Amino acid sequence: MIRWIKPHYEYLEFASAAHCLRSRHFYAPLLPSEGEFAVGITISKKVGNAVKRNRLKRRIKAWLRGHHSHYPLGQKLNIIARKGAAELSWQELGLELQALLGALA
RNA sequence: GCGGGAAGAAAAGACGUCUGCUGUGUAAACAGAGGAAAGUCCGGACACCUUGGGCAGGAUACUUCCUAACCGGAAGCUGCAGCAAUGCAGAGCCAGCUCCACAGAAACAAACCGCAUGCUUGCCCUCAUGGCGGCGUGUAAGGGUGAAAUGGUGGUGUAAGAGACCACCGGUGCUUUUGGUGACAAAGGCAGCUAGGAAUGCCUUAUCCGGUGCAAUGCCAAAUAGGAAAGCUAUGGUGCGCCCACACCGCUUUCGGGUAGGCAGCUCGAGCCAAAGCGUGAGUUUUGGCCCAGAUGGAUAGACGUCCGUUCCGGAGCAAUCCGGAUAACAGAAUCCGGCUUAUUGACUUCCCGCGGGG
RNA sequence: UGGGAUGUCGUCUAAUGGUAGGACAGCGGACUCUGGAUCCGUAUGUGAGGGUUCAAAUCCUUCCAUCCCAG
Repeated sequence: MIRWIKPHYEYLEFASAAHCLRSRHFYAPLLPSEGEFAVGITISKKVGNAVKRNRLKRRIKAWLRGHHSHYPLGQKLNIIARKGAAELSWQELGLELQALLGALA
């Protein structure tokens, strides 16, 4: 199962992350974490207004729910959206996330 | 037909498969974003803080209503714009102060050039009642600046002039009658000729306003070091901006340490729907029915389909109809209400005005 | 969510309602063998709309953008 990262101090740990996954519209700092696959989502105001940010977050959550079994435990990452990510369609989003997380598999 | 103006409504629905979320409930099940949820521009409810008084400060501004209240709304009044429908604006510069750059004589107090006149022991000419100059007086017609110059036209009058006087017009103040709850309107009477602009300048008048905001506030649990340094300390500090009275005795800043949870507030409310009554209207009264998000790194969804219905576009057809496509924009509750403002798709509906044409 | 502040040349700043000024940077020229320094000249601005006023960067109002504070 995926554990969604919620508290603020846990997000601050990503500032010291050594590895970082990158793609065109996303980047994701990576930390080791025992026995779990934890994901946080960060979308700044530069990406779009509240409706666009909310929909992007729900789509990322839905995609991960369908694909998280492909990735091993022991990871903790924070998916950060960049400008233009809100304009992606569902298919484009899926392809890009697959490329982003391909290094984990 | 063209052009213009005003008002209104709506913000699609059902079903299926897979994967998921929140609340209520033992469970089955049921419910689950907007007209603007937005901007945070006003007004409240609610909660806490506050010893009393005064000052300061803030807001509003034609009238009458509506409303819990309002920088809100309704109906009117006046002025301005428009051929009209209609739209926009609204206390007071005769309480006082201030400002009006440049230009101009002068920006509200007067007189630079003028115009007229008196005196002259100055000068010229001297026949002089003349001319030039000087010192006064009267005047505001004329000048020419400026965004703005102190009623307009015509006459009487005068040394020259002037509302000094007269007629008409315009405007001001006071007042009478009538109509209206009122702003005001209509018709008179009297007075006196001037009153410039700016209160979204200070201000005046009237009315209203204590402060902080659900991260308010209360409770439970957990944790811990009431620690250290600096500054001010009774002529001090705290008690909301200031002052006085009064009360209390520490106060402020920085560093360091701990917590990173839960419950209540928290969704039944100036609530929504319908009918009837009252009112021109905003609204309001009565009766009946209904319960309609409550998250807390923040749910209310993601993907793929089907159906009918609506509307639009394109094509075919005499027509019924059929085929294909589209169904979007602005935008996401965070204590809750009432407004205002702003954003917005594709089509609508109703009414009004002007012009032109036809019957 | 609540509270608050600020918008002036490319940058940093001035300006009682009355011609938007200065510095640095830029461009052109002079000086130099060349560059720098220096001198001369030049272009460039009041966040947007509406209102008050003869006149608005300034006053009023509605938006827009940016920033700060509160767990």
